[in-house]
Amino acid sequence: MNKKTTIYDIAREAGVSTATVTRVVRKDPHVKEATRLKVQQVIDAHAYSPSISAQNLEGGRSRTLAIVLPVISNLYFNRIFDAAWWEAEKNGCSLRLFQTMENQAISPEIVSELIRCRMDGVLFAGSIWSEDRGDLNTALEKLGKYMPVATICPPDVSLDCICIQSDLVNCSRLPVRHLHTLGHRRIAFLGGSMHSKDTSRRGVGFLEQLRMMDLPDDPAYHVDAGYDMESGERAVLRMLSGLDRNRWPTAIVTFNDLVALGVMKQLKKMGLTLPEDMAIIGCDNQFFCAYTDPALTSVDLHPEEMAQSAVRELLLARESSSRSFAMVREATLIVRESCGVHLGFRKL
Amino acid sequence: MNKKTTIYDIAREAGVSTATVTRVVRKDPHVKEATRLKVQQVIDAHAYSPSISAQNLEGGRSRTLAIVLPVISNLYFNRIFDAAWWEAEKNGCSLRLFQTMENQAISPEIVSELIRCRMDGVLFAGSIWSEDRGDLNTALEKLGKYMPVATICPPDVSLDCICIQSDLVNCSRLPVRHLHTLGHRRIAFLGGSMHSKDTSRRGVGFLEQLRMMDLPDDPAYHVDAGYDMESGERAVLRMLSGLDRNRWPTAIVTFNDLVALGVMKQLKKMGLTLPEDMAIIGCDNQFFCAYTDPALTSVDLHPEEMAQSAVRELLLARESSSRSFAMVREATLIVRESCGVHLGFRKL
DNA sequence: ATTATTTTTGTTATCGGTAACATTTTTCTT
DNA sequence: AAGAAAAATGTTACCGATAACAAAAATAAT
Repeated sequence: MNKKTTIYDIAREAGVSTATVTRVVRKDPHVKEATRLKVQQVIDAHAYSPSISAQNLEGGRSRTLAIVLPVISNLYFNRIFDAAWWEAEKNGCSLRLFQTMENQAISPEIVSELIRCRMDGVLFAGSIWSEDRGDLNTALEKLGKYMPVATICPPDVSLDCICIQSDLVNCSRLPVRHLHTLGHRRIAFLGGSMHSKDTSRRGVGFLEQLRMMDLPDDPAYHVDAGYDMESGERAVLRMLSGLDRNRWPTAIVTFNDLVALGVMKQLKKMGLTLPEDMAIIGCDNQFFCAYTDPALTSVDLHPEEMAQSAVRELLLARESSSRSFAMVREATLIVRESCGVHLGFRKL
Repeated sequence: MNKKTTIYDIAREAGVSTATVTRVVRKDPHVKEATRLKVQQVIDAHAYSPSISAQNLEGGRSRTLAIVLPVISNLYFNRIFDAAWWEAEKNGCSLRLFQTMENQAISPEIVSELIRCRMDGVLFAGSIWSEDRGDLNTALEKLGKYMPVATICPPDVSLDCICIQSDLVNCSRLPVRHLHTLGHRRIAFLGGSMHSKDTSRRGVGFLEQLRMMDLPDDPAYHVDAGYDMESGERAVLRMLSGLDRNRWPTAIVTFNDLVALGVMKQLKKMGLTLPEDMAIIGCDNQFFCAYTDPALTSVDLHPEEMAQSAVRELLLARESSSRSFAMVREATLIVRESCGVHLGFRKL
């Protein structure tokens, strides 16, 4: 295993001082062309490039951003991470991942690791199902003393930080309005913990929207479902089997596209035809939405754009100390086939 | 923005030398209990923890592994990354991502960055559609001089490194055998570049398997498809529209599950009923396979396990300099509904 | 009580770069 | 050609932690 060549090796071999080597590396114009050439030659010969640790130590920064999220294997967070990564890359920064698992708060270990590493900033991408907002705020507050902090979160976090959120009002309103236009009146919502106080803003917004449109908000239409396909299957089964057929909803809005996947599977298993017997709207507009049968209408929250903005703002915040920034990204309804519009469906 | 407390601050405030602080932090037993307590108190008061850069500089290592892959948003690589991340984490290491895009070779920039960072090891997860094996090998060879290297790749790379690969023989054999057992004789393969020399080992293995079983390997059954859903749609349309109905294959094996998704959509659009009119087998056993309609039979290559082993071996290789390790992970066929077995289908 | 041991603590060079400042060399004026 | 100004290069302290070694303090042995 080779030992890495250092600036001293280069300086010695080129017969100059380390300062000159640094100048050449940094493309400092105050170097005679002859020296520059000689030094560059030695540099090339050894494929020398300065040690990151040494640079970081001396400079006091790491040119690295941290992103803290529950799990990268979750498609939503995967998209956020990916977008953040490229944006960081574009600005000469690297991005280091920290996963919290379901445990949404940022553990003290992560906090101290972030400080230890002299991160240039943290992007916290929490999820809508977060609970321990107290712990989270404490952690973010502490981090804020050392580096710029940005959050892509539901709108609970009232911290002095770069705060980016989805437009959950529209995220709830769009599907309900769409279904209402199509003549649906009995609309169910599956996912999240509907009746828990501080979770599932999306569900709450959904309920408000129902009331605003004078639609029935029968509690039987709001089932606590999880966030994945299996939960979707179970939830829809639980909901429908507790209801007389004539009281069944005619449309189901799900917490996300995965739940929708489960719901669709279960409905087909029960012998229903989609979208004839039930309209479905998911959320997140995942890549597979166009390939379900029927193709799934979904709400796009544009996580990529949010991540991009977050990273951009974090990098700006490094320079200027004024770092308050807030943004709400509008949601978009992507209409496909799962409500039957393409067939001209309209409930009476 | 707080300045980070250093070991000097702690030493001064506790009235000891920095060496003692280090001892306390490192839980060195050669410290009087009274001093230990006093120092610990100051440490806690300031939430002090040693700077990573300084530690890395002094120690000459980074406790960081690098993973180089095409794109993290690709589900296959996402799974590899995720598994590698947790395995690294479990061993007190962090994992830094490098994305190469379609450009499969490791750019010189990435190579030098890896050396600059004194990575403890690199895991290269290439894809089956890699081309520039020459460049790649050069890069890996160079890296090998500085750190342990592991690859999760098709079996081209003949380098002195930790070499982990999928069992592409079985990956091709399993679906063909399965279909053969079900009575299929005209089996098509969609995906990869079938007739290119150095790509798509999977397709090549597939062809060999067909011949071994005395099944027709009509060139019309092997269409160059891409690696995503759109390509799948187009490819199957191209293949079938060029063929008399009675020469249509009765089963299609695809390069991966995404292609399968596209194929299924296109077939339905053409009015076929699945799995009655066409059997389909995908590859990768992605999460959505159980939720397509019909549920997609697929081959699992167990990327997670490969990633885990790779990381484990990389970490071992840090210590012992003997670092040759090879492993081939068997593939597994996950039977679902897309070949109709659950309905007792059997071609005659 | 004195010396020998052991335990605890401090001193200092080092890791690899950077940049302020000092010094030397070159070029330009007059 | 002498002195001033500009350009090129070198010296050195510092970033924050670590560990080998030295030194001091505490304990044990005689």
